[in-house]
Amino acid sequence: MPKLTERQKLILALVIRSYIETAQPVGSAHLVRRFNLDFSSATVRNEMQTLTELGYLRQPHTSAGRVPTEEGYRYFVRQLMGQSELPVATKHTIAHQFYQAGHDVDRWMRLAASVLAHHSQAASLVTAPHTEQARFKHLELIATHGRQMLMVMVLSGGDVRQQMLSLAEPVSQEQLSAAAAKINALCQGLTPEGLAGVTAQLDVLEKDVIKLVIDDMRRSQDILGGEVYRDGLTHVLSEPEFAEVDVARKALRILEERSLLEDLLARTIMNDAIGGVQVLIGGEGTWEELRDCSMVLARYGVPGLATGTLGVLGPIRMAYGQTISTVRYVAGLLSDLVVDLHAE
Amino acid sequence: MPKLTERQKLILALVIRSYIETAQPVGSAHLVRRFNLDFSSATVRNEMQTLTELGYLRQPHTSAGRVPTEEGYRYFVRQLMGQSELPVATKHTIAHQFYQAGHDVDRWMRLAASVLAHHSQAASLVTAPHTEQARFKHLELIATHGRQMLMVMVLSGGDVRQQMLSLAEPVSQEQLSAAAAKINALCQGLTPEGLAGVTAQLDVLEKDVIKLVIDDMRRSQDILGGEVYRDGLTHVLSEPEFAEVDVARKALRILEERSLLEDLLARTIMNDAIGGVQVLIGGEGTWEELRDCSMVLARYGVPGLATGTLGVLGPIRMAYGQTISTVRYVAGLLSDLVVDLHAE
DNA sequence: TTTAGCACTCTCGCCTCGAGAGTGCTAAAT
DNA sequence: ATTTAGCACTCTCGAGGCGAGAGTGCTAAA
Repeated sequence: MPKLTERQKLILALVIRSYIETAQPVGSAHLVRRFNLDFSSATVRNEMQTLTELGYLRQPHTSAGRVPTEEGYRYFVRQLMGQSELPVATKHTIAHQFYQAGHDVDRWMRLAASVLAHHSQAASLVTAPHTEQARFKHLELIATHGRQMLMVMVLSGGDVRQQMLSLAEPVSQEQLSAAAAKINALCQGLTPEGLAGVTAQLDVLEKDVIKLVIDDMRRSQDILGGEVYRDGLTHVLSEPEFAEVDVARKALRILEERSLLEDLLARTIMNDAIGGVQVLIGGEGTWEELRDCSMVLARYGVPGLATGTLGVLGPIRMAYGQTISTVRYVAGLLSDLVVDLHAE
Repeated sequence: MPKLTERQKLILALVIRSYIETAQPVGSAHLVRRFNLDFSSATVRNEMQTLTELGYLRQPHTSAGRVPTEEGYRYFVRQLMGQSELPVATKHTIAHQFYQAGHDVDRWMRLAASVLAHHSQAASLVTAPHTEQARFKHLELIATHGRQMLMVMVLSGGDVRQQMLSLAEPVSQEQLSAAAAKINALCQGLTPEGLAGVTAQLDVLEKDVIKLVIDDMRRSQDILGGEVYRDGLTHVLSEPEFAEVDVARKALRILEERSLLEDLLARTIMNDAIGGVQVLIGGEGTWEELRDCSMVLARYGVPGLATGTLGVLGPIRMAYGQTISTVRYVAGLLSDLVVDLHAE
């Protein structure tokens, strides 16, 4: 990796900035005019030539301006961009919206998707926090009709799960309540593994229930078991790079197909630390699906307790600074939410 | 509304069938060849001319084939198409998938969206059943930490709602349980209005809780308060009529923006009977947003108990027969689910 | 090392033109 | 009175040609 001179860095950064704004290849003369550079277009041309040889720029055709390559964007994001922060006023506005939503996870998720989409002018996605180490907190059994009953279960973090089921024979509400009370007393704070250990002390009905509880807790630990929130899908269609419908379709498929998404998230962000923001530029060679787009991803939450993922999908020509800081900030807010929900 | 001769009906139907298949304007000669008609292309031309004058067909330009107008599609759907049914085998496959999902509403909704999208090759949307006359069933109060507590509430139909809240001062789990028990005993089966009447007999804590319960029940009655499930968004991008990105964007906006959707559903399907399928072709003059698309909508559920909406969004050139029967069948299945959930 | 000058290249929009498809009319046939 | 063959006419669509404009890369001077 050869070192760039300061002037080369400057020019690369300016080309990228200009291209992100206009989506047009940028020419040497245009650059000096636009940014009042104190060296001439000929100099810029020379520098551009070496930047092209280094693989950071390319020309769509012989006599057009230069366009950043993916490698160019990566260099920009890693070395040139610096850490930008959202303006304080913006942060306040966002935080205010969130805190108005109380402790309603669903509203937070929707809001997060909406804020991300709006501030990055791209498509966003947010996964609900999924409990990594679910702990049993409370169980309720409610008779509804004949042998039908409703099981409602509260896990650590306020995760509520419900299930309807038919029993072998009718059971009164009193019996159900007693069973629930016994289980509640016995199982406080246990993990699924722990729960499996207490079944010995229970009778048939209670054993059946516990089995369901364990199943359900296990299910709550699936990465994408919970809901996936999306927003701003129409934004990506506004970008000129998605004027080709097939390109747009490929991009939307990433967000729509759970299996793709799952694979993607599993292989990138899941083995990453909380707090970091990961930037995927143009598929990085491995992801055919997002050859023409970039993603900015982050995890939020508390490792070992509950975590989730959020991110943005847009064209490679993306305002990375703005997007990265938005993603980072929202991830922080969602982490706060997780902490609050698990406070104990 | 002038009466069409049988031959005119035949030709209109064939033009539409052909156009739905190929998306190409259909010419007179092409039509006789394709369907082995026993009259000549000149005759077809004459009939097409009168169909054009009647407003059922039009020509994109002087010397192209004919294309159905929206009026033409409407006539086709109302008069010519007949009631088509899904093949029994298909029905079985679909039903089987659903019954494997147990009583899990979330899974049913996802499945419904997926089935609709798949069988109509278009975008689908399904709203979760929303309780029309919510009745109180069960309440649970769980202390979590300090003055924080979690309220879990079960409504008729197995609708579970949860909320986290901070109390003015710490309250023990015993006190909370007692309060919940009292409310449960007192409020069984009441509507929000009924609940407002019993507050006199309660102390401060219980009154506060009841107030939240009423709020939450009211919220559960919002038309679009629940989740909206979508699928097959990429399908619409495959259709040639959405090759123009702006057209595609307008279509996707309908599905993405809650406010648009809410307005749309409120003004069309909500005052319609269960079991009927409503077909909106090309905006019908009122809906600018869906000038270029059609929707097939239906309500499902039990009026007075819980209902929801489901439907499909696709190009005007849509296989209405297939789509309508799919929508009707899935609506029936979802209605069965609602009945099951409310069985009592 | 930087810059002015200049020839060269390539795209893009615009035009033209011919092929092809499909129509509408007229006159003959049934 | 319908239906049909025949034919002139219209319009789109794609291919090819052409000129303007933008931007480059090189060379030679500063």
